[in-house]
Amino acid sequence: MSKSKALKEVEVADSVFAALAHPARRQILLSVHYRGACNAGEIANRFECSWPTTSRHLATLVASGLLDVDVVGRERIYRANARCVQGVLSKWASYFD
Amino acid sequence: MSKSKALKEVEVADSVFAALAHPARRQILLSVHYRGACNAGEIANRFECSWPTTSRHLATLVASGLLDVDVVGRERIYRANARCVQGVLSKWASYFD
DNA sequence: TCTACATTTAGCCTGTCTGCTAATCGTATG
DNA sequence: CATACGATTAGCAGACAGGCTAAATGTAGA
Repeated sequence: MSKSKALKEVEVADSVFAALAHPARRQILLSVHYRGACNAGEIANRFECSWPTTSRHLATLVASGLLDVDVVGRERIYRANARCVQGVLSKWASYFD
Repeated sequence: MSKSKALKEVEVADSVFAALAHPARRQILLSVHYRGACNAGEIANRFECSWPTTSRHLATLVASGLLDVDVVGRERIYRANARCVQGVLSKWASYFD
């Protein structure tokens, strides 16, 4: 028995809003989006917190679907998933029309 | 010296996303929006958690600007601030166009 | 294979968040 | 004025999140 669509949406909203709750993660997400694609090092170097901390933020963003990762050799290329961000945020915005 | 507009926006986004991070608060916000206006009792009675806990969630939502409150006698009437929700969410959605 | 490099995982500590119950505050009303 | 009622505040315990350093993983290249 598969989950209902509505239930899945609730779960997605849950993890997306949780991921967006932290300012560093919002900043990372925006930054990756505007640069198009970044490896973890490029991201980590431009943030103040330590590399492992940034790495965990990245993992959170990936888990919520807001970032996609490609593993290329020993690098990981991150890309923003614009569809995911918009799917959740514009749906929620539309509730308040 | 007043804060720049951009700085204020960052702070608003900060508290709005923090407020939306909790499922109960999102549920309260939606519920208040669809009912139009509610006092705290109506809200608290329809949620599983205790009244004080709901009360704190309400305070968080008010502090972030997502809910407005009117004090009428010994009741507090809550209303969703649709403009605030949309202001933050649709701006963020638009970053990913 | 040995070394260097990109990145994550493990482990720990600290602080914040959330839930509860009990107590308090302020307003309405008999 | 006394009492009831709507709602918040205080205070506490447990869970969770986020920061760090140190260790581990896995790939590239000499």
